[in-house]
Amino acid sequence: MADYSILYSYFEHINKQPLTPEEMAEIHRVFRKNTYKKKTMVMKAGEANTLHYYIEKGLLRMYIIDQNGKEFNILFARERQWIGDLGTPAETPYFIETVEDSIVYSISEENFHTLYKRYIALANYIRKSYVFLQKRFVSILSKTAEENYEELVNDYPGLLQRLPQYQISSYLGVTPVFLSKILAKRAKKD
Amino acid sequence: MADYSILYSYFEHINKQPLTPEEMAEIHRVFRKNTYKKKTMVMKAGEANTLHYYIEKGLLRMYIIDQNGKEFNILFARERQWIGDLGTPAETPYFIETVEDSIVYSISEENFHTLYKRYIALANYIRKSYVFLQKRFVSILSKTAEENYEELVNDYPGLLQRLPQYQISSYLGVTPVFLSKILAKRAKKD
DNA sequence: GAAAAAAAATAAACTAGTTTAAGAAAAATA
DNA sequence: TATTTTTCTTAAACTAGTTTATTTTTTTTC
Repeated sequence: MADYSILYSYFEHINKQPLTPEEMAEIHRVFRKNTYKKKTMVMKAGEANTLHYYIEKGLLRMYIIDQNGKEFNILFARERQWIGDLGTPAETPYFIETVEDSIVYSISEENFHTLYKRYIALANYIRKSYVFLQKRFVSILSKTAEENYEELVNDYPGLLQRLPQYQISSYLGVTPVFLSKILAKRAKKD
Repeated sequence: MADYSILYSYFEHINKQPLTPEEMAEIHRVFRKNTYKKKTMVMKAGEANTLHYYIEKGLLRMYIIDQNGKEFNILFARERQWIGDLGTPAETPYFIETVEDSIVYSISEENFHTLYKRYIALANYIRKSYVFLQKRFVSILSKTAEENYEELVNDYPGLLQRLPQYQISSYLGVTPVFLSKILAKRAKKD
């Protein structure tokens, strides 16, 4: 039987106390554990009733494809983070794909909603996500791509090393060519 | 005594049933009603423990001033909408100012948190805000200013009429000069 | 470990959006 | 209603970032 201990420990963490056997059983029942190879599509634009994903291991990205076929990374999520379209159950415009081989737990919106009535701290994940997105939004709106790249390097040096450059440029909202230019300029300085 | 009926009707709406007298009393106790003249600053960057605001009448904007002193509008909120920094109680980087004469109810984070344990639907305001911001983020990231302006016109024609043009340009993340150019181009087409 | 495929770098011509400045129009105030 | 202040427009020179194309480097696969 699959090992759910990472998931239990997350709930114990947000719950701030050990789980009862019944709570464990419920969690085991409402989440499904899956393993995906690198570059596997986990969620697809156009789907409704999409799932929420909690990551045990690996790295995933959520992205959108615009009217010109260009991809924009909305979010990266790694170990012990959530990823999913909070707009569910409405039809999602986003894709989610693994960047590395990954192990994730998935849960339906219905069950997720039930859980966050019980674990109010879970509602905090949404709030934290909002604050994070708002900060990023302001950065994209008000700063140059070069400044945004510096911010990434400072805040998430470990994450950058796990991503190909063109995925980073897509997260910054610039072309790979332009990011390459920024890096060349940076390299000269040192 | 101040009239809180608009606020009560909001809670009845999210609660999906009439409020008890006790609930009304609690709401009356935790919210404070205020009237502000146009262009009054309601929240200031640098403050901690900022409040959440529910608007009965008028129009407010939340904005940030970047390192070059330039303003960027993050959010407009009007009748029957919330505005505030969800990052509270941390020190806020944002300002909130009235765009029109306004009547607002304010509530502390502590009381707000208590309420959203009771009215789970209130947590939904945060979630909806997230979905809204994500959509806007994608637009700013992937579309031209002209396309973003068209989107605004389609989605919020009434709101635009209540805002000076330079406030709209700041919301779109472009200079007033550039928005004026877009409008001139648009006017020619018709 | 050679071959193929994917990712990154470089260059040149281009475009969306900025900056500065000056004048025109609209709104607020005396 | 005249005056002052605020907002909007227009224009010209500029810059951040794009596009397309070619080459080099790195990674994957057989």
